[in-house]
Amino acid sequence: MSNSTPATIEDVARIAEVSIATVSRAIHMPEKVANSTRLKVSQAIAITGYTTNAMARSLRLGRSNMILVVAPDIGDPNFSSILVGLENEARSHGYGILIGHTQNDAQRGLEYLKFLNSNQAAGLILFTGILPFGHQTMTARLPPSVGVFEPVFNGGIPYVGVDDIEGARKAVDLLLAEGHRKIAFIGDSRTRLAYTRRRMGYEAGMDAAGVGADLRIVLEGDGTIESGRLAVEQLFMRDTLPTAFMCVNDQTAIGVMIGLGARGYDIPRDFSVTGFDDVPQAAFMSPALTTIRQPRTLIGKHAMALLLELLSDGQPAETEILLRPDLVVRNSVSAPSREWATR
Amino acid sequence: MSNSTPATIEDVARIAEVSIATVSRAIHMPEKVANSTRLKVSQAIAITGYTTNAMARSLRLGRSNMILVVAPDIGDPNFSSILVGLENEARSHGYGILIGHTQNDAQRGLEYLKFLNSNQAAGLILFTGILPFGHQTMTARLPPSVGVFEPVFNGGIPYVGVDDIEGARKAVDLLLAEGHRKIAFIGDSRTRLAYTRRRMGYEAGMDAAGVGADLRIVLEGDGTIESGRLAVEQLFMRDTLPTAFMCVNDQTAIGVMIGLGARGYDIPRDFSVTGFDDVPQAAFMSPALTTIRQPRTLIGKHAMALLLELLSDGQPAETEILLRPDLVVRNSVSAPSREWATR
DNA sequence: AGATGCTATGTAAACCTTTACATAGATGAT
DNA sequence: ATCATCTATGTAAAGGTTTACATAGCATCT
Repeated sequence: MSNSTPATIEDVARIAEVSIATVSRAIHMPEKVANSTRLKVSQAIAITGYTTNAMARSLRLGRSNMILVVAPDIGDPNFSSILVGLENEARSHGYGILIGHTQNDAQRGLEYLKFLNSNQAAGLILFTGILPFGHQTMTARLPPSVGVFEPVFNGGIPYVGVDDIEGARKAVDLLLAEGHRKIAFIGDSRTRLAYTRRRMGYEAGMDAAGVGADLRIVLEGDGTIESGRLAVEQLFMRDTLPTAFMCVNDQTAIGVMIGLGARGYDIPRDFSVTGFDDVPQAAFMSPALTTIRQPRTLIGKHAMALLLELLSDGQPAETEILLRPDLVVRNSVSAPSREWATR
Repeated sequence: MSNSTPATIEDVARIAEVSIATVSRAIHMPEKVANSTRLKVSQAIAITGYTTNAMARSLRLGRSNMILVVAPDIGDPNFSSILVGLENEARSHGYGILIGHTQNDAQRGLEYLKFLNSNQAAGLILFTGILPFGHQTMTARLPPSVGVFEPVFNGGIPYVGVDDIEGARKAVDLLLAEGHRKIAFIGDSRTRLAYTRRRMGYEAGMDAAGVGADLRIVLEGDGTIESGRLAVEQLFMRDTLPTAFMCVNDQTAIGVMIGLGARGYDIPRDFSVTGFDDVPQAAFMSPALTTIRQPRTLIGKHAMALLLELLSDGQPAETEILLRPDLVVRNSVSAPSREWATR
């Protein structure tokens, strides 16, 4: 029963007194085998504790039941809940997920490419906005792939994310509704396309409210806590200060709050701050950060579902799935204080 | 070159004008093949872009180059940095990592067992303190395994973690040095063995300082933010309050800080609080949480290294590796205020 | 009764490797 | 010159599956 070596399809066939072909059919195409036979087979499977050897199956079929997930950084606070969604969906369809991170290192990217070439993964989920395979990308034979968060720059790959423009719009609109006009956008146009879209949302909101270019301040950061802190420093060197900071992501917002705190200002009394992403930390800042939530687990689920569909149909039903971002109001936003407002 | 179907060892053999056996040998036992032949083979490999088909290799060898990592919850803030360590170490030895989470669901545990039975993983990393395979655990054929954070309850499996007793000791000692005597320990003796050890560190520290049992308060929680909050409520129902809260982990500490904050108290003026783990959030609390750091990436690295050793040697060099936990002093601890101290 | 078609099952090849065993050639010892 | 060794390579089997093709039994139709 629980022998030292696992049961093979031959063991099952012997006990059920049929051929191995019939066993295989009983498992994968039950309608093709007689009821009585099917019964004998399932009994034999129960007796032996047989499980299909995945390696043999993959070898024969020419593809595995593993999905490779590549992210630039597994430690990213956005990563783990996405993973939950991906994993659940994959598992329930008989797939496993395999994770890798590139740390923006081309060498590692290449290793994953080799990995794919050796047939170890049937599909690919990409977190980065780019295919991380360097100059070999063009000639690479890639399995069906889908991107998460943003379109993949150099490959015609469907993706699942959030409507960044709409999300950013919700943040500006809140700020505008509170009475802010001079709103600084602390952005990052280099690392991720999604960030550029968020800026578009900011501009659109300002346009719609009739706020002129003279009241807009846009600073480029790189999406890190440190860059948020730095942005504050830069702003204090200029002669005009905003009454609110709209940040491209929560990390930046946290940096801004730290920078403002270090100068002795109170949020939201002196300045309002918004983020984007709703990382777990956001709720525990003091004050708790008002931000835009990305439904991460759901994104993961949809991304995997789309990939699985691709795997069976070959054709993507849709080329992008945009989920709705939600405004989550906490305590980092209030009306501008008189002092600043009259400046 | 970048054909539709990947090159096999036969393609390489044909181009190099040798047999497939020689190609295989040139790759895996280069010293067994003549220099001239080796050269021809590597040229042929370069031309074809050949990569060994991992499925075929695993099938022939009877084991894969994948390591299964099972955690109760991927979303755990402790998880991702461990993953980084695991992944880096595995990758550099030609292994990939496969992740799964059980969510404490026995059904899912069984799925992973089937997974292992189908030979898809050469080794197993366990985050839970238990083997998550229900009643089948006893009879299960398990591959070489190692635990992370704490010993695996029902299997003689080596593990890598932090010295929890020593870590907890550092926390109490800090509190004692600041002058606290009445220190409450908010613990959790149910979910993880590591937590029980932390309590042992607390008791040992109190013993060493000669603080009697009448000044010790121990409350049982379950390691969540909510349970920390609840502990505070309970304590306020009693007639005596501690001057400091030593919490079994950061989540609990965060809960305690929230509870105390809600009642209008200031930390660390009115109460001191310590955590354990140093989750990313801890640094951004207000006040920033004084806690005990687990070197997570390092733990991951060591755990994987140990597993890889097991995989090649068969015998574990050591049965447990305990890393040193570090005290990280931030702003949630100070001397007890006069008011409470004289109580 | 013979032809036809359908259903359920079996036989054997293929997927790509690794490696035990065989072989051939070269070297060295007697 | 014969034999033993050694080195470099080739041949073929094995690993566990899936599936095209073959076959056998049976029912249906003319």
